Amino acid sequence: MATERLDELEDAAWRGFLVTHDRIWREIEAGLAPLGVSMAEYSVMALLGEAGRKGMRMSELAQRRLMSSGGFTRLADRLERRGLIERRRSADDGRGFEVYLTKEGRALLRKAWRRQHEDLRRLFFDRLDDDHLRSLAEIWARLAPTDDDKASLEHPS
Amino acid sequence: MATERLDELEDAAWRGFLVTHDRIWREIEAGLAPLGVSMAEYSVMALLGEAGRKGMRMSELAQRRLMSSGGFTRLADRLERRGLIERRRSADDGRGFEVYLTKEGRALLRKAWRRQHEDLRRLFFDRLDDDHLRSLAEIWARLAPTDDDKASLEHPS
DNA sequence: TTAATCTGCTTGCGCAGGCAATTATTCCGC
DNA sequence: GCGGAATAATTGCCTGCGCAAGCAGATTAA
Repeated sequence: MATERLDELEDAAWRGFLVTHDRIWREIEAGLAPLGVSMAEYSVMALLGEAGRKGMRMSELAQRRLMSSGGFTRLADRLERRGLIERRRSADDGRGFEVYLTKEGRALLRKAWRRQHEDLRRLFFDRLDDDHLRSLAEIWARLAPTDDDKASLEHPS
Repeated sequence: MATERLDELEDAAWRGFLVTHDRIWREIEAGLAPLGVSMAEYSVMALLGEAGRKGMRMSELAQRRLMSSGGFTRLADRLERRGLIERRRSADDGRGFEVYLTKEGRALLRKAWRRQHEDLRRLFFDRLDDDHLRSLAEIWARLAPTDDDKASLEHPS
């Protein structure tokens, strides 16, 4: 039956997941704060950094960030107002935009990257060895949504 | 040097952590939504459920939830307006309140608990065996903040 | 006892992001 | 080609929460 109490091990695994995520997330955001970017903003810039010259579509960025398109529009507004990104009307689809990092954006991304990774080392990687990392990778893979899950989202029974 | 790129394993472990948390969190919130409670609200009610007759202080609930006191006041307002909790002026400290679940609150908590745990089984426990859970528990323990971390928060160098 | 300080909670304000409605463009069937 | 459905992005409105200021009530120092 699915409603029995969690046993001790389950509880430790689940609660730890929640509180550890919460804490590390906050610390990394706090580290980024002096640069004036949130995690959400940083990770958009990081995606754009990977995309390079090709840029990325607004809609794709929003999807990758798991944000609503409306919310993403405003996030992009903020970054654009600060001169960190640039929107260019897409040549082959007049409804859409391609988004690029500006020079300033790339410079800030590098700084934020450094800062983020110092914190990540300190909070995460320095405390785990490769076996732990392998366990985590395996666990995330197991927890990844299956096609069934996706199907049931689209056609709820 | 702390700024080198993440290797593949590190990347999988860290990125997986972020996306898995995000996804499972959203799914559980979606499961709770029909009952009209957010995760934050649910977990406050769960704390109150554990506290039982003794109730809990506003300030302690806020701390446990890692929320600002202002934010927590409003969360409590919402729950109180819906008749799920009750605030009683503390007898031995006239500034404070003790908070209790009402009958309705306990009833809703049971429903939410069931729902939450079904989802948790499906999304988390059914996909992991005890070895995985043990690995997770150990990893969370290693990542837990040390006294050093706390000290450096209070006396930043 | 009284003044100064501290603590627990609330309130005003601001921001980020979700949802639903809207606008502009593209795609599809004919 | 043309009209209707789909899609990209934006906007208005609302909610949840953090921060900082305010207000009791409690505690400490004189």
